[in-house]
Amino acid sequence: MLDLRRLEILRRFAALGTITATADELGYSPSAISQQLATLEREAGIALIERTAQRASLTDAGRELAEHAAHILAAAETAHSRMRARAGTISGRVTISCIPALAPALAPHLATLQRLHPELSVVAHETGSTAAAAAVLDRRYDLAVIDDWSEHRPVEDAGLSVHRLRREDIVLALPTDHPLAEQSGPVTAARLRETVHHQTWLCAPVGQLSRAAGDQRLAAVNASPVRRWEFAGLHVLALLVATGAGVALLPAGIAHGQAGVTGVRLAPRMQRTILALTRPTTHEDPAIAACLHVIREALSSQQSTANYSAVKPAPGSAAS
Amino acid sequence: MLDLRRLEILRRFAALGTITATADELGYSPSAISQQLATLEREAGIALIERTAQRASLTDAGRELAEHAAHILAAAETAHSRMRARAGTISGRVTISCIPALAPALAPHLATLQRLHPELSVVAHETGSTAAAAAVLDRRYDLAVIDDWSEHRPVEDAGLSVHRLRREDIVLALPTDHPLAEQSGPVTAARLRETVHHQTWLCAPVGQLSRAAGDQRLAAVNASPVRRWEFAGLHVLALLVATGAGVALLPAGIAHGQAGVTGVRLAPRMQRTILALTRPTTHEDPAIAACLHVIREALSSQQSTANYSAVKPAPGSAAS
DNA sequence: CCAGGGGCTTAAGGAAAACTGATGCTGGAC
DNA sequence: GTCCAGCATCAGTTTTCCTTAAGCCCCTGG
Repeated sequence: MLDLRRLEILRRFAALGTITATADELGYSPSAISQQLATLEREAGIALIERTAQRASLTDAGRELAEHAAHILAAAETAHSRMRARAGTISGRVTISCIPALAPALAPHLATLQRLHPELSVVAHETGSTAAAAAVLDRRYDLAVIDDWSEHRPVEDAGLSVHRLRREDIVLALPTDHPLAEQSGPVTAARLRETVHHQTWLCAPVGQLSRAAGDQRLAAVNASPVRRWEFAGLHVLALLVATGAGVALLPAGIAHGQAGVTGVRLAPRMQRTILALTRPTTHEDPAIAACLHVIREALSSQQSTANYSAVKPAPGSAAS
Repeated sequence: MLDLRRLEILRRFAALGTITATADELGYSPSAISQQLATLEREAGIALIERTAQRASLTDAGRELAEHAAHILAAAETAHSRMRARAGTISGRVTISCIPALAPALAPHLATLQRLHPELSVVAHETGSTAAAAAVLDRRYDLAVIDDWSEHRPVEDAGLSVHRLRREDIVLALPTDHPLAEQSGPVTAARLRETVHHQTWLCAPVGQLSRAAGDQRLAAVNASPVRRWEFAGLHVLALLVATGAGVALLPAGIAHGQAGVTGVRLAPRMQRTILALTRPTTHEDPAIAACLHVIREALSSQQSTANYSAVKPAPGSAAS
């Protein structure tokens, strides 16, 4: 009979490609992984791994078994979740991935949850949105909070449950004392093009979703920045705007939370969506449901500032 | 993580109802089963078993987990079969259930198969048709050869693969020297009714499929036996017919194989179907496929005598 | 050409898990 | 009241699993 633990090991190995990496990720020695995979091959009765002294790689049979393993493990996870749902206890370990920009907002609420349920252990990492979906599917995280800057509705990731948490306006972030911030009305295409020609354009590095969305908007209005600075981290960009280094497209909540920055709504409107991803198999797990609930609460408590769209806020209104 | 072995134990326990019986069937001590179930409860985080000192019974959660276990184990079995199919080796243990009447015909062929493949171990038991389906579903057998006496097509058993092996005529078995055996033409309703009134009616005990089918036929022609003897085993019935103890409805092959017995076709025709049952999840297992193939061959090599429908065979023709 | 290192396996020993047999408990049957 | 079936628990042994250590292979860099 095939063993679930070994199938899990096979899956990780299939994803990572080397025994050493698998061992690291699962917290075992490479020797243990090697032995377990060898045992699995004996159980399966067929070679699963091509063993060149250099690198171990999956055979066709191994690849197929890894796919079967996904189904088997999913069925087992469903059963386990159902049992946990019946028990109703919020306990165990929940691994969460969060985009860096939201981690500070979430951390205290998750800490509170953990304090309420001593049996619960929440492990949160910061990961970018692009890698998070695969990581959840791969069971490396139970829950991922990501953002989606695309205009259209977020695509349902194959095999993942998508929970919409909130939708945030993207604003043009300007220094508060900047003359453009004084003008009334939203930032039209012409105004954005003009701004880009006179100001340093601050944006995230290539590969970030916010960068792609910003580039797309600039291309749409036929604007190309004369000077462009790249920085990682939306909060850092907001800080740079405040110091007068330039202007940037930022989520309203972030622009607004930074003293010295004024966010001006765009026309046409631009938004990002904050999503949570879970595996459908863990839906019923009360621990994960509790985490998701807390995250939803945490994000909606910021709702008042998030969808901020006043053209000229009073300077102190962010604190309200 | 839930353990497959423990889930299997849970399933067996769910089917059998007592820890002792489960232990017997799986070849462990009751203590081991008790401990494994306790461990499973710890893993599941919820009570699965109601423990009265008297008898252990499943809780609702236990029942549900047992159902999930069926799915998980089926997925695992599918994967295992696929691996075995890839390996292509005919090996391992295959458990077969067979109705008693066919066991002699099958045994030598299965023995030959086993001789050809020393790694293969075939374990065959004799079981009635009614219990076999459940036993296959329950993974107590991998393959079951059963007969179906109902007039209509055999119903697809939920979750089982049905393989039609052959269809046999049912004949009225008479002593060869009996005056009725001399008459030409099939046994019509009137003739059957008359026969039943003058002869001792030999049939299987209540509960057997052949008994139900025979009773149904008698009811259809409005006949009720004046004297009825019940014996288990179709071959025994044939032998009794030969000794002049009475008449019986028997498969043509069995009636025909018994010296001193003449089988006369019925009108309307009456038939039984020989079927094999497997789990769909083990379809691709070459060992099981090989067994099924051998069984099919074994039964079709008797085909010439099976569908025997001559009204008055020459006495020696059965030996040809 | 040889040293170094990454990746994997094998061997040996110790830790953890699992099974057995014995013992004790409970509640119904005789 | 005694017996018995069924189950849990405990102690001890066997099996499984993991780690450390050593070795092999092949590539790379000096």
